[in-house]
Amino acid sequence: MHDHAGHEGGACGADHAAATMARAEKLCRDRSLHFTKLRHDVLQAVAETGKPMGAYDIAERLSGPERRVAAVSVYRALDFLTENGLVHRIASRNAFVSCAHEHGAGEGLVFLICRSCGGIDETTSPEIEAGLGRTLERAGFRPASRILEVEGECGACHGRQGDDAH
Amino acid sequence: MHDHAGHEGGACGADHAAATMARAEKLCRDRSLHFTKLRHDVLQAVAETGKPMGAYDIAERLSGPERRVAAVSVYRALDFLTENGLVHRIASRNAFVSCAHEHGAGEGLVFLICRSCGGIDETTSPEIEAGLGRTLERAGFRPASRILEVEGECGACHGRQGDDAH
DNA sequence: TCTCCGGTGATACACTGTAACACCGGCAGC
DNA sequence: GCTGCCGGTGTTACAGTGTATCACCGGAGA
Repeated sequence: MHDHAGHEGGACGADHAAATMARAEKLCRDRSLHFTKLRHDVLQAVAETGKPMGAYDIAERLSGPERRVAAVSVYRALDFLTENGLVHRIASRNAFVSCAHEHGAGEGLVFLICRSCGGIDETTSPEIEAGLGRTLERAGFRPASRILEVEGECGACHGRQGDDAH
Repeated sequence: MHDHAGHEGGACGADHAAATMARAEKLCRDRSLHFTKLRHDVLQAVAETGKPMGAYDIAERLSGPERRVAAVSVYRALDFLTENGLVHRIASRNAFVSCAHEHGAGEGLVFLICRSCGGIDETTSPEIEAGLGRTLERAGFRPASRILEVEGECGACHGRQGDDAH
């Protein structure tokens, strides 16, 4: 269902970043979109980090002695990237994560946010989709978009430290 | 499944507010919590409005020539109210809505946010719960909390104005 | 009475996000 | 080539969101 690297915190980050950048370049070429330097850099920063980043985190990371990137520019780049499905916004964190795979427009995405490592995994579930569809129909509600974010502990983290966490 | 007043925008607001306040008073009595004037007023403001309110909206509404309520006080009251399930936070809006009914702790809540009237309905669905449970288990993820918010058009709105909305 | 403690008031500050305007560079069309 | 348009970026300003910190107050209990 989801074929990317899972919780990114670790060494898989480079692969994920490479895959993300490759997909972005292809996607922009196919749609004749401008994959400018700023948009490239913003996406790369998020992809390399692998964890949710705030716009100001990104701005700070891209800024240096010779270049200053203002948060407002980052927001514009993020708008572009989210519109094209290259990054996702995590509403519960006011943060953004990169995305290496394709999904059909509103096709039900589930974000799994790990409290321990701060990593985010992303998955889909036809079961949830179906259940949600029926629930909305019962309520007479016509959906346009949705967010589903789960916070907890990822498999790697509770496998690693077991029950001594508390 | 959900027995309260549905999308609140209209005349049902008063009922909803009354029910909410009654539940809050009982709950605080039962748990020996301090249902102070500020907490009462904040809850009442949210319940009467029936739409999602930002903390600053609430502060403004409670403030007048003789009383000034700072946003920071509102946040503290909101913390108290959310911890006790009297209001819910809508992550996608950075806003809060009141809640007139009981739910078991993390028992799957779904928020239906109407783009037209701005009202919020709240429902639950065992189907979604079950599907989500299986999905999380497959992913090896141990959930602690979750949010599920759907934005779209409520039954009343698309019933009323049909297709001439665009 | 004194102390402790939770709730509140108040100030300050950091973070998040948008509006408005100027500039710049590429790309028609002439 | 020149001109005008237009999208992307830089910059400033500002509104909204949320937290940290300290002071004060009033009730409960020693």
